[in-house]
Amino acid sequence: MLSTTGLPQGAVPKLERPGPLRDRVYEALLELITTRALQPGQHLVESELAGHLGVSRQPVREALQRLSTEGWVDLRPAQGAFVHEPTEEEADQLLTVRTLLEAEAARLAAANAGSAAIAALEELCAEGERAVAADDVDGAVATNARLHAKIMELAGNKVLAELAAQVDRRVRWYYTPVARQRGRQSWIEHRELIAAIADRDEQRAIEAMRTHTEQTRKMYHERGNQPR
Amino acid sequence: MLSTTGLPQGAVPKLERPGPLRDRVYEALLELITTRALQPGQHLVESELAGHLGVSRQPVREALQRLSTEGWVDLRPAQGAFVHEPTEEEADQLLTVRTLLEAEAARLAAANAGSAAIAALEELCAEGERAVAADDVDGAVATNARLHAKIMELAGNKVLAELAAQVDRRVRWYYTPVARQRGRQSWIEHRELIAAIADRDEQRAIEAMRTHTEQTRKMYHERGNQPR
DNA sequence: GAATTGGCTTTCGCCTACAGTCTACGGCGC
DNA sequence: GCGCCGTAGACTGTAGGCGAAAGCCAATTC
Repeated sequence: MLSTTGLPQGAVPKLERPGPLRDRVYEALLELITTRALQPGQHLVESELAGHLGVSRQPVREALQRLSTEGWVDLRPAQGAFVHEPTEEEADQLLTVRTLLEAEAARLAAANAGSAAIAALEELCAEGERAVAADDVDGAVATNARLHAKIMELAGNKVLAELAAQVDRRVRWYYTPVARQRGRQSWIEHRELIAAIADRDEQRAIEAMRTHTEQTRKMYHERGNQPR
Repeated sequence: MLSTTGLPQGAVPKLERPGPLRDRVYEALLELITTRALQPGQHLVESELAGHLGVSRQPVREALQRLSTEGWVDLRPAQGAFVHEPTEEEADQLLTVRTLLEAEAARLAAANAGSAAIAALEELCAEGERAVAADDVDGAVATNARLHAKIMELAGNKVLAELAAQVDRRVRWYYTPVARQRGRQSWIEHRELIAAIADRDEQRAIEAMRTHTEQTRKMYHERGNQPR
């Protein structure tokens, strides 16, 4: 259906609206936490954050609530919000869950993927390999995220995707030091994973994704890196 | 370390404090939603709820936020909160995820369980069977929840437990009509599951839990019950 | 007669203000 | 000198209020 105005459908910039303030506060705080600007264990005072961001306490409170349910901060009653302190045990458990979710996604992707989708995956993989070759660490990490997201999209399970997205971000937070060093090997494993999906081999896809994430866990423990 | 007061550690009633109001509002709303007192798609007006519960709008807002992140209500910007409307597709995906999480829990439980824990499981199972025999549907459902919770506890993965708890509650909401009719068969499957855990047979535990949850899915589709 | 536009009502989003509670520090007694 | 109590400060929890956006209905115009 065409609009009667004759305006092209997609070209209108949709009048970018600032969106709810609480969401922007949420994103800002999440950024501050993931970048370690707010350190684990730190006490987050509502009025401070509010003043610093130039808003009232209310949006800050709502953002903190949401961060709390997603495990980024701990909300002690009548005492306030504290940036969550990851323990070694928790990091391990989180990685276990991630392995589980991603493996299932890989299986579903292998079951559903069309040829166009596989081509897209291979393109992403090539892009990542190029980034690694050029020593573009940030680019490689970003492409990695996009690849995993694409696989999750192919799985076609929104509930799974939502859970995995949450888990993934926290895993990235815990393991950033490791992830940055793991570039090259990681993309070799990606190749195998994509090959399995292309062959519609569900079991092999599961195995590939498992070894891929398990590899990360091993790396983490070998380096003896304290997550705190 | 003993307390210097000489009081036994757990016996002190901890001076029951009402706890944050938002949490109680959250629980109240969750109760209203799960019991269908608030129907799917219904528009939840903050001031109405606040008046009805005898509190201000703020705690209601915070409770709605939390309900939103957990998928119980949809929060449309500048328009308010609406009770989430489950679609058939979503119910199916949710059940897939639940199967995944519970199966992993069963595997971990089989790997970790001590003899005392197994005895506890069998006691719960017996309790459930008694409830079924007495046609105590509510008791059977409650015991069912406790059994699954116990297995999750034995798995010893808190992250997994948290995710599973969320998914579980929503599954129960979608499938309550089915669950109430599935009592007897369900507890037969539980027996097999516990036997597998008792034998420390991880693979068999996974399979038992899978067929258990998959059975629920089949039941659901056979009855052609629209989740809406 | 149908589409549009203007105003009106409802409800949300955010801010400000007050009361309750926890923590920390200083004075007092032992 | 050491430990306890009291008080003050700070922060959170809750309430109420104002501005603004979205939706609805009716009047108007083509």
